Amino acid sequence: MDETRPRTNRHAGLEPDEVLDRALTLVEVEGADALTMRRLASELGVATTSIYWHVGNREQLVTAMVRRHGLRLAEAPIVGDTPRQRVLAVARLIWEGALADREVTRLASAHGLSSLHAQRLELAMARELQEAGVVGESARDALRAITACVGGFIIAALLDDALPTDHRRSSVLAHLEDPGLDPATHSALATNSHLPSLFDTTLRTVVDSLVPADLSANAYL
Amino acid sequence: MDETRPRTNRHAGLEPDEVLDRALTLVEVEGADALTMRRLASELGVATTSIYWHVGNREQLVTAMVRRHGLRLAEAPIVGDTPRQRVLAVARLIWEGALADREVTRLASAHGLSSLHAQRLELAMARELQEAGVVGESARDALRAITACVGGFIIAALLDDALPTDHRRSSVLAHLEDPGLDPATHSALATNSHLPSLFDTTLRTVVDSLVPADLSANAYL
DNA sequence: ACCTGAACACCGTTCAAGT
DNA sequence: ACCTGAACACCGTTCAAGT
Repeated sequence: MDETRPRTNRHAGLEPDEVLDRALTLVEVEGADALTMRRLASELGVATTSIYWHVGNREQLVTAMVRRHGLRLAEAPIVGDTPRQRVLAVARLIWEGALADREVTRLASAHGLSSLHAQRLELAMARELQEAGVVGESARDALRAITACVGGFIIAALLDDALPTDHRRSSVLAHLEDPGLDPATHSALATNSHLPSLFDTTLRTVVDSLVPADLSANAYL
Repeated sequence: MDETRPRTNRHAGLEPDEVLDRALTLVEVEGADALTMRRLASELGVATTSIYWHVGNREQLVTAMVRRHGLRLAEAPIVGDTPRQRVLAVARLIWEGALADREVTRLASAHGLSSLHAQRLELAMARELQEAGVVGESARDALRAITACVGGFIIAALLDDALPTDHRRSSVLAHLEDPGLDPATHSALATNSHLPSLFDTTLRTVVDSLVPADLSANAYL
């Protein structure tokens, strides 16, 4: 009986969390561009201007959405036997989490909030780096380098599925006239790399170059 | 006498290239957000709708701008003694070119045109990879991995100067409560990495893992 | 062929006004 | 304290009309 309260004048029951959740599902379902103050308001059955009272303007809304989504991402468990493996595992969590809800990631990226989006997972990575003996400025730089590469692969993946199949990113290059380019290379450029495995090998290389191999594993035996 | 033609009715002398150049300098000087059909038109001393006749709608305008700017970037010479060094040199050219005109890069990124922006330099990298003996799918994957990392560093650099000094990206992490985080790491997170040198070491690692060391240099002696 | 102004359908945001 | 409608200042885009 009370599952549908009138949602009219005088306390429509608009809690900020409800606004954020509806906004997030709206973005995930209909894309980042669908997020409009008017559209979100109609989704909530409320006047457009009510949103301003509860969550502020559009920038504040998006910031709160990204922070909230980032908290969910950090709930995943970090698996791995050595600190080095767990650093790589956190990198994979950022990558997989970003691609699982691409539209939210796209929204965060468009507003320069990618670092806020991955904030908690980056903190987790900092802890794993510490476990591996990487602290201070080395930890800061390692974190920065790893997350930069992860972010680059994420936007590469987002670009791939944004374009229609006939002129994907790869073929942008393939359509160029080639002065002496190997035909095998030229035809390969018309196809897409398998990004997940490319991500894995590349980030393992980067992580391995920044994080020392696990010594304590033997030290305790 | 004829240096300032009336620029009125009946052929105002609007050539597409002029439109693109004005649009590019507008973006570089006043930022990507300043690029508006109305604003650009007033900059050209022309009605807003004239732009549509010459360069099409906004998306076509931006695409042409990015392509044009990308051509300029590819004019820089590629220096280096070995193919491996030249691959890294091209990566540096993409990085430096993107940061030299950050607002254009931001515009390209916002419209998913980063790959178009770096198109010619990526083709140059493909040639250097071929010189190093990397062809076919290996070349495609190497190109993809390298440009992904380069792109990640670029957006990281763009984020850094977008934020005011008091809450830069780094301190986003530093402001978190730290459950057992090393104090040296915590305070280091409040400072910024030196991105150019971090870019250099990281990309050298990635390139070295994908491009075999130069053998022909000795082979010819 | 080229350029214009008016008009349309959107935005985000403010604010006085209601209860 | 919470919610509303009207209004403002912007957008991109279309199109009939001019020369």
